[in-house]
Amino acid sequence: MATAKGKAKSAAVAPAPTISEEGNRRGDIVRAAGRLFREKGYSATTIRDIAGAVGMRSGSPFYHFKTKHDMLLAVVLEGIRDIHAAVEVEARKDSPPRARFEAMLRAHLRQLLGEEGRDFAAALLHESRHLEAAELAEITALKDRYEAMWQALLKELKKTGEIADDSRTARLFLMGAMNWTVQWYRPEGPKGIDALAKQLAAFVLR
Amino acid sequence: MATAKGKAKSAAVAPAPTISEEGNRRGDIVRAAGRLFREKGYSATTIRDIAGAVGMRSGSPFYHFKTKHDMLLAVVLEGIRDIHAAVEVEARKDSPPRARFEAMLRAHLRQLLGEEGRDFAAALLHESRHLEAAELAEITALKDRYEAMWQALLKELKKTGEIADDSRTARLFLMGAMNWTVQWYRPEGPKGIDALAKQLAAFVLR
DNA sequence: GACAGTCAACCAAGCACTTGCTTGGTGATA
DNA sequence: TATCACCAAGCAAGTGCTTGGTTGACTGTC
Repeated sequence: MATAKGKAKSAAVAPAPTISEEGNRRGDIVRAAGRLFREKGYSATTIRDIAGAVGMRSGSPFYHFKTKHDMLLAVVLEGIRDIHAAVEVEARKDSPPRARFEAMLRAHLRQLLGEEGRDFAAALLHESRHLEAAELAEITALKDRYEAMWQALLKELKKTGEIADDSRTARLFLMGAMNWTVQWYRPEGPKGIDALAKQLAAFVLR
Repeated sequence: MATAKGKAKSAAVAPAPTISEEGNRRGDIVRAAGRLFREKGYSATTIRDIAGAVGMRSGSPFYHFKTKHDMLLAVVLEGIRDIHAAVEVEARKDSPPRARFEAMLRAHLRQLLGEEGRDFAAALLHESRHLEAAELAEITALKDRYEAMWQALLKELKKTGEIADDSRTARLFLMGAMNWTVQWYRPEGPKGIDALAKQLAAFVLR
């Protein structure tokens, strides 16, 4: 028989492997799924699309994943983990708040817009609603931990007087300005990601 | 025979009726489709869902629309037209720039988050990609006209010194902060829409 | 005011196709 | 010889959409 491998099940409780840790073909599937989910959306992407993108037949991905749904979960988890890791590196440095803020913006935007992470990030932002309640709760928890980092920094920026409002709502405005770039940013355009981060920092701070 | 009525075709060139102008059942379908598209997404919504929501059998909506695709177009067009109309009213007044800015924010957010327009707005923001190139070009043109109103106001605000950056990118940051509210705003929460508009104005202006 | 005719707005049934997923089997590798 | 990673084939359910027919409200005519 050939159902999904044992190690792949119960992703909601197990630590669940990051892409770099897991077998190559499984990682290929997650990457292809991520790209297709971003381009066409989860529901409009078929198993045959994903299988074709990695040179498999339509039944074969189910050796690695129990359901299409599990693929989405893997993609979304990869998305939140990558962003968190990238931004946390900058948040831990003890440079002055404003410099740290800019560095965090850079890291976040690179994940959103750069070739490496944008597929996972887009799925995280736009396709999470197709997850079920339990899974959604899991990634919501991760998201909360992530956004707490930003909240902490806003508090610091308020102390130094570089921002007027450090409320939850203000943080969500900031997240919106950042995450919305996915809708309009074009890498072939004139402005680079780092310049964008700088401009956003200037837009928000005073 | 019973294919889509003559008056319903070639929506890309004709003025296409607003919801309030058209027959009640057609309007019912557009409203139901809008709600379902927001809740489940375009691809995950079936004709049977839409038909069921208005008390029809699965084949009957095709008396009013040639394709499911055309329903999406109707929903998205309704979305951009409503927002444009609501905000334009405020933009035309000749109150001082800051007051006009706040009023426009209010109008935009009411469309996004209020019961009346949120279904259409959500479809506009999230499901437009499922349109074909020609239709997308049409709504992009409308969107450009809409955003030009904001750009003009930013220019005014720059002159009075109430904003530092009136570039296209700055406008897109603002749009992001606004449009992202769809992802997190809960009407049952403590904060009202008008208070939100006020806070956003304070966040962006100095 | 009775009555045939018209037409908008549906329904019942189903067709061709696509969907996620399953099953038994197979070649390569250890 | 056992396991991994896949394929070939297909199944049941669901998909958008079509077709011919029905119903009830309205119309003009005598």
